[in-house]
Amino acid sequence: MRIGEGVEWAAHCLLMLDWMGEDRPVPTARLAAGFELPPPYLNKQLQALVKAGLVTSTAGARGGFRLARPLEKITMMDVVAAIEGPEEAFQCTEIRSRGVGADSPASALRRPCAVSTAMRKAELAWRRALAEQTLADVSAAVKRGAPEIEETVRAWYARN
Amino acid sequence: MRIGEGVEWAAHCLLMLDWMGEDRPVPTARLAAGFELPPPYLNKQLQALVKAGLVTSTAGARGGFRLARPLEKITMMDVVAAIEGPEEAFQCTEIRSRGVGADSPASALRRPCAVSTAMRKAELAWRRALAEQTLADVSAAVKRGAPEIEETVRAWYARN
DNA sequence: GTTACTATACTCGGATAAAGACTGTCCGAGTCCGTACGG
DNA sequence: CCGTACGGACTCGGACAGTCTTTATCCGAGTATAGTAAC
Repeated sequence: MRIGEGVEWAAHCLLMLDWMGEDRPVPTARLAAGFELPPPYLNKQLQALVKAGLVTSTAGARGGFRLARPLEKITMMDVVAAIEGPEEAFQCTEIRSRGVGADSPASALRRPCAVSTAMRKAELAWRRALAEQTLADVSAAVKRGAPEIEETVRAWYARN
Repeated sequence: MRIGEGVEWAAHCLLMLDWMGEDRPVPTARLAAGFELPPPYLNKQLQALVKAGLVTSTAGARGGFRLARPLEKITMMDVVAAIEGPEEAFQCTEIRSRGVGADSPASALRRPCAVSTAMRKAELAWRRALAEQTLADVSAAVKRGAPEIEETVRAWYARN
């Protein structure tokens, strides 16, 4: 049970796109430089964000990526779902119906698996907690500790 | 982000151990037969439960596994932690400190990463939901839909 | 009849391969910009 | 001077390897048991 690092990359990149405040689309190489990440692989993650509709891509010269909507309308759940996929982390394989379970009445097997239900309940709490936090909240938390973050970002990108 | 099927196996096996109600330890092969699972691999998972202190193992003839404590005192969190390990699912790699972050004041980097904090908050909700559910609760939920489960299990194992 | 010993068979435990997923990389299709040319 | 067509370069998008975790399997060390023999 491990969450891929792509989630971390995506969240930071989305914040960065907002802080940069550029009118032009930002190409992969530029974003990757900001975190010293391998550009081709970051591009792969950004494609997932495009498919999920979190960013829009522009092809051709002066192309790149742009936020599809303001940070207030992007939740952490959106980011995780975009990178990790929409399927549940716990997947019930119905082992209860094999072996001993073959002797159980069909009515019992028709009810959902209690173990699966318990796991899903916890996963729902996780998803809810993620959905309650927008990237705007995260951005605000960063600015609370480092109010000059936007200025720092823009100054860095002006030089690089 | 996928939870290994070992968690499902472990939860069902712990319930089964309780329902069987045998005085003698139950060997791997017997448990595996009840779910039609590969015995050697199930044994591996059971070893993890031993290390976590959820079951006790007895070597030698007539050996096997036994519940270390009643279901009331085993939470779903215990099961997940025993199989998947105690480390957090989301691990912050601090990419914020690379590239642009190198220009940030040290005081800003001393504060915890806001993205990491958001992810941890959700994961905490997940762990809390798991810890609130004991295996006794799960067992009760099963018996609500199939009150005869213990009898069915014992009858099956008497024949096999 | 009781007790101690020995051999046996059974069990767990960790070390050993195979498969799948994640991480990382590359090159081609498509698009936009800048330029040159013609009107 | 303005509009248009063309060349070029840049960007995204998907197809292609490497590495690590997870899944699956096996065999050896250790132990309780059952039988045996001695007392």
